[in-house]
Amino acid sequence: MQSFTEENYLKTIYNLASKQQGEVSTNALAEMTATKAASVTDMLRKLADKELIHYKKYQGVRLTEEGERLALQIIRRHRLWEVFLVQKLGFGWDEVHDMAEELEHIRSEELVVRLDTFLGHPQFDPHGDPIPTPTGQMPEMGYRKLSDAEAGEAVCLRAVMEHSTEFLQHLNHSSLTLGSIVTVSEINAFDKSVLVQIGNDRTVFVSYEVAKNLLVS
Amino acid sequence: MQSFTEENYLKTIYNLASKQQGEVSTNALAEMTATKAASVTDMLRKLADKELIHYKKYQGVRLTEEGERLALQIIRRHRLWEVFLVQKLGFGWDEVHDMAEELEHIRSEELVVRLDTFLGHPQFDPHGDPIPTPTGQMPEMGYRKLSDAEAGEAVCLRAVMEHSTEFLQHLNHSSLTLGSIVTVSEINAFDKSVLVQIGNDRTVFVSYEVAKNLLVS
DNA sequence: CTAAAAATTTAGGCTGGCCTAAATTTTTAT
DNA sequence: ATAAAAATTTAGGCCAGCCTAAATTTTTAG
Ligand SMILES: [Mn+2]
Ligand SMILES: [Mn+2]
Ligand SMILES: [Mn+2]
Ligand SMILES: [Mn+2]
Repeated sequence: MQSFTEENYLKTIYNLASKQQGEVSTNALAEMTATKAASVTDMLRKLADKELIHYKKYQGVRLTEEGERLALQIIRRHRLWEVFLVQKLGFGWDEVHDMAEELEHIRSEELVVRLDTFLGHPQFDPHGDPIPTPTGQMPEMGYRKLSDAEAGEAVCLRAVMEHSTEFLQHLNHSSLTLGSIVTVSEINAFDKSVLVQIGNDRTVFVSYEVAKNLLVS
Repeated sequence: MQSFTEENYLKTIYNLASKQQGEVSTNALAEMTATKAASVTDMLRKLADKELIHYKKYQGVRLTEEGERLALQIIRRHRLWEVFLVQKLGFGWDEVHDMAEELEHIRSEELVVRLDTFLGHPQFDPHGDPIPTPTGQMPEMGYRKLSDAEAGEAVCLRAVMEHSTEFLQHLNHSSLTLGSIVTVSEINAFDKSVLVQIGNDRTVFVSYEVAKNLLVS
């Protein structure tokens, strides 16, 4: 049985590892968990003792199979709860992260099974992230960044890579909604910002910073 | 902001206080929280420092207004989550206590408001316990125990005073369902057990131990 | 190849929540 | 009224998870 803290570390290691290759560093973990490197080292020793990570001093860290299984389980719960909060309780996608951060730790297998059924076995969370399967597979989506699209292309907005309230509210404001199809009408050669056409009349300005954090297919 | 542990103590103090009069004792708290008296004393000092309880050494403990407000807030959350688990996820009333014990600590006012709306502003939890109002009033029900009913009376089963899985499953087994109307057909003079008629044909034996824990009106 | 910089770990310490054993206060029984 | 019993508190200590400061290892730059 893991504590909240251990579960959060596993999830964070998973997320950092999936954004790079090779080992995850102590400092990166310290930044993500808003703690100090010394505290991370303490925790890494504990997780290594429990064989949830591979850890050699000074060499960074990698999840074991069991560690990855657990991490995916937490991520599954997190995303299912986010779907619940948005679809059933009517929260905005910019409001649900912190609640899901707590709900993901509720200890009951059966609860997750029933929640999943209640929600109709959703494939994606409100941010477009795929929900890991009950058996612990993370679906690979193969999306591209909007910033990599070319002028003239029509793409579908699929997911966000940044989950901050500010970013999500900015998207709300710009009518950039997941699932909608947009056409790249112009790419500014100087600042790489993008003009996209939504529907027939509406044209929206998307800065490079924003376009880099929007996944499309 | 209170920790899980502090919230659990407040709730426990409230529950014990409502089953008696006067101050709640250290030993009673130790038993309910499955800790030792010395640990309770530690926590009482902390809660007293936060002015959530009135506490004089050796004299037992009583909630302050603020402490009671908080306790009722936790109880409200607990009972709303139990309704969710039973009505929406289809859990049995004997399965939900431990999950609600964790869910009650999720920190979000808005979550409780929306959950309440989603559930249709329920008045009672699956065990027949009234749900405190958003403003912190605990509805007074004025039920009697089935063991206090007299032969010939027809009463409605309203709530249980005991929440153990064993007790609730025993009621399931005996077809003693909240909301149903039963007629007391016979009270055994020797062991105070009760025979009740459910509907037209079915007669059920109810031991005194069970009848004492069934509330009726 | 070496010295400085950066990253990481170790040492030692703190708080919350728990424990046992011992001391103290209150209650109960004679 | 007093002594024994029961209840409670105090003393001292443990573990999880965090911290700062100091030591160590690895990386980078000249
Ligand atoms: Mn979390
Ligand atoms: Mn999400
Ligand atoms: Mn609880
Ligand atoms: Mn209940």
